Amino acid sequence: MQLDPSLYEVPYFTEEGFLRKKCAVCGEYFWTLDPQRQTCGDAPCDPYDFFDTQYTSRSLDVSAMRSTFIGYFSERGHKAIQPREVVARWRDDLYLTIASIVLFQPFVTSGQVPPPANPLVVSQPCIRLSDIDNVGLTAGRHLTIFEMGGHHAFNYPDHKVYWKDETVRYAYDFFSRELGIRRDKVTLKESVWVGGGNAGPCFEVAVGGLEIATLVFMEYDVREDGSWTPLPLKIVDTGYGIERMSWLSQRSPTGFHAIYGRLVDRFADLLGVSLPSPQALIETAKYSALMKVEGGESARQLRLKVAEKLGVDPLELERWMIPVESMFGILDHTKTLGFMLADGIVPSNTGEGYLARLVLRRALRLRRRLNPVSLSELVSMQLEFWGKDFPRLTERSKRVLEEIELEERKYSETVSKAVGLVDAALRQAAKSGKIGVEELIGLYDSHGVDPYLVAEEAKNRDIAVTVPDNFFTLVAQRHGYAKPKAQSTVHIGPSILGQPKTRRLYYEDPGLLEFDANVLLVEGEKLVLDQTCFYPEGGGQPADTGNIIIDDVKFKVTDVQVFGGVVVHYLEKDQNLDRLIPGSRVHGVVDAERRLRHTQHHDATHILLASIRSVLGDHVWQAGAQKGYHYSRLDITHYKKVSREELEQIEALANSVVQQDRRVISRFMERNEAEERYGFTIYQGGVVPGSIIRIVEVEGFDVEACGGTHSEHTGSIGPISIIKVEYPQDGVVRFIFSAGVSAVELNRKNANLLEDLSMTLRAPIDQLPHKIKNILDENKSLGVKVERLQSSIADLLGDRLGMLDTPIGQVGYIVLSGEDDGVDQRFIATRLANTKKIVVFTLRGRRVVVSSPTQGGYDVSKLVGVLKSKYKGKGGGGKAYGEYLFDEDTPLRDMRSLIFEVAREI
RNA sequence: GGGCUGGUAGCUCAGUUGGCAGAGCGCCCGCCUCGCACGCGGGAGGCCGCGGGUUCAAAUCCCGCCCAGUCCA
Repeated sequence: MQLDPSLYEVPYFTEEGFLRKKCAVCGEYFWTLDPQRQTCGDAPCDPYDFFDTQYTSRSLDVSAMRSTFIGYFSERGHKAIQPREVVARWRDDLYLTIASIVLFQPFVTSGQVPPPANPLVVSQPCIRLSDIDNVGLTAGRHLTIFEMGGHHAFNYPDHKVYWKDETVRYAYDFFSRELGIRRDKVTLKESVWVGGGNAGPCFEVAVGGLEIATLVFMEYDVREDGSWTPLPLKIVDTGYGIERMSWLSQRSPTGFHAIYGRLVDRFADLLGVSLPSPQALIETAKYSALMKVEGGESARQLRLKVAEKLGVDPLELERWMIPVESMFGILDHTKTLGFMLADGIVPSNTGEGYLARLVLRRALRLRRRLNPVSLSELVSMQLEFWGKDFPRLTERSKRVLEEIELEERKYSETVSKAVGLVDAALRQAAKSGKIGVEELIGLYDSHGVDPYLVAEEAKNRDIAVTVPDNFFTLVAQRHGYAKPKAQSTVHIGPSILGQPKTRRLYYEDPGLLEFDANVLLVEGEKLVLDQTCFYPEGGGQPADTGNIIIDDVKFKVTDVQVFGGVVVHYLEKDQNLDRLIPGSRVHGVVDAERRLRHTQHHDATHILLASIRSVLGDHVWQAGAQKGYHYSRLDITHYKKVSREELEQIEALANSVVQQDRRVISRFMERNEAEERYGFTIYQGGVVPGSIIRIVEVEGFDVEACGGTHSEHTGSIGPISIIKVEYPQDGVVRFIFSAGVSAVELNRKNANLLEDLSMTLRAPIDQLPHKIKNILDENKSLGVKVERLQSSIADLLGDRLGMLDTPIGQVGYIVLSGEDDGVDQRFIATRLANTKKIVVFTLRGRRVVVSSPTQGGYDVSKLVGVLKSKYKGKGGGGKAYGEYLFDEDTPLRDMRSLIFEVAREI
């Protein structure tokens, strides 16, 4: 995409005599002070030459580079703000913090909320997993975790801060003054940035072949039809690569050396990896910059070139490099994991937890051919190393390492299971000599078995397995494209959205349940008032119900929803709604019982969550909640099962908070102020829109952003009773609980149930478990006794067995008593057939059972077949056993003639 | 949230087109042996995940649920 060139022109370029050139390799335009320069400066157009040339005046590790960057901009009017967690909790469209601008989306960038400072500077740890397969191959250019140094300015129509010219000046000044890089060595390549519904021109800044920063100017809104319209709020969004700048300054053989310092040698030592010469690493780095390296074929080509340059055997080089690349990957992944888990991601099979598991399992796969050092030991070193700059890493390290150990154990269980599956597949394949692609896909998709692992194992047994290059595409194809869900989009017309925002009385006086209001609009069964006490569904709390009364006529309110601040009451349809016209005065009455229960459950949810966090740890986050009438549920993130002791502690703590009758304060606050004062833990319930948010505080215990209805004192919540815990998915614990009136009801119900049980079983409640165990034991021994008795009966009946000579030999027959006397007809027949070694018929009522001895018996299905052809009825059978049920109107015949007839037919 | 596997003896797993629930390891008893291990003989141990349905008959087929694993949003 080509933008208008004028979008890239700034006075600074003219003042300093910059030249706009077209790159001789990629054809992109770029700006430079060097008249000799023909290429844009970025790899692959320019090779890395910073190993040979000292561009910077000093060598800075990541920590020093970060503070240099922050220091430079804060000295120049930027307020330094604290970086956030790597989990983007304030976003519902993103799992991870992938850039510094993410901190300000969507409410600051959309103009709804002012930024915490303007301009500002931050160094934000970011995680991107899109290039994960390249990590380790490219000497540190690709990383899953990096710090983005960003200085941001937000230009409102009535308040300009600074724009392109100043941004470019800052860049050159920073590079030359702080880092000592000559201005003519820095190139700015023109490019276009698009993301998150916004777009704008940008400069990619390169030195020595390495791209070290991007200067983005967000000034367009991308419409759904693809067109760009200017934004009123223009944002300077810069991203300086702290690690890359550090690498450039240190001139180390790889970025990993620059980032991880002494950890490189310690990891190499522990993992049993011997590092090749710096020269080999540097050549690899240089070539990897010039080609697209994505593993497999391209990695081999890379080695071929490097081997040629160094004059060594390519295979030899490969033997050296593969472990080194794996180790680099592990260095990167263990840091990423440390941050992810410390910031509260719980490894799981869904959501962001799955991303953590992905990284962890890739690290374990990379470790496969190295020393089996426990991952937690490596992560522990990372936490210690980075804990100097990010204290939360060391504070949370105990829990993080426990999670890592747990995950590692889980993975090894999966792997050992997989080994069995692979074994079975290979045994199966031993006949055909190969394993099909379908088989491989099945193993991976259903059991997580790496296809390359299968291939390796198969090789040992001389079975051909070829993993197709597009394997993962095939897997994706198998899943098909998720059909967009037929979401029942409620159609709300402009007539409703055009109404003034409804005054919400339930916020002003939580105890108020009756009110008077004016009708603004009636549309079908939808009613809009100027003010209301009715709580519309939201925040996991169901809508209120009740009545709207005009004169003496009552209208039932069945549902309440809110659209853009306009509360819509849904009235029961089959009512004469003509009485309601705009302008009429109505009286509203909210169902008090329903509201009370929802309120108690909502209060209890907050208290329970804080109690859980207090008992289980601050990695616990709400993962969803639904309040109800009789009970509610609260999902939280946690990495293992909740023990009974923990459960008791949680419940006791929650109830003690109720006992203490603490104040519950609900109030509206500025978003920035609330975040500043309480931190991001207030967003337990998810994203809350707007610059003013409602804060619900259980005094001294819990603070959350919440729009629900709440009591004013915890004492009015009543008992909080955890009914049970479920595990809806890996890494998530669901608490089903009941509070207040509902809890009392529930306790009564349970007590009644136990009482009934106790009466039925005639045992005191505290002896019920013992009693039931006795019953089960007795039941079992009775079963054994019955079986013995049946055998005895069968043996006794054997004496009464009538015998026939038939073409198939001897056939026994016996007529059992007409009613079912508990003696199993089937058992008798089978037992007799096997003890007497003959075919045996039994008849009871309409049912005939025929059985032949297990060994050398006659195929009784033929006999049943004959019955079928002669008499109306249903039945069938196999070789040893058959059954036939006559129709009800079939006259009962004499047993002897029946069997004669059938047997003779054979 | 969706797809795919699986759930059978304490453990690892078989179980055919629906027709009497099995093997190996482990456990108990006995034999052999000075004793141990091995070997041999015998035995105990099962709501075939739960609940419906179809069928003369369900571990097996159908539906729903629960649990575990896994891949993908």
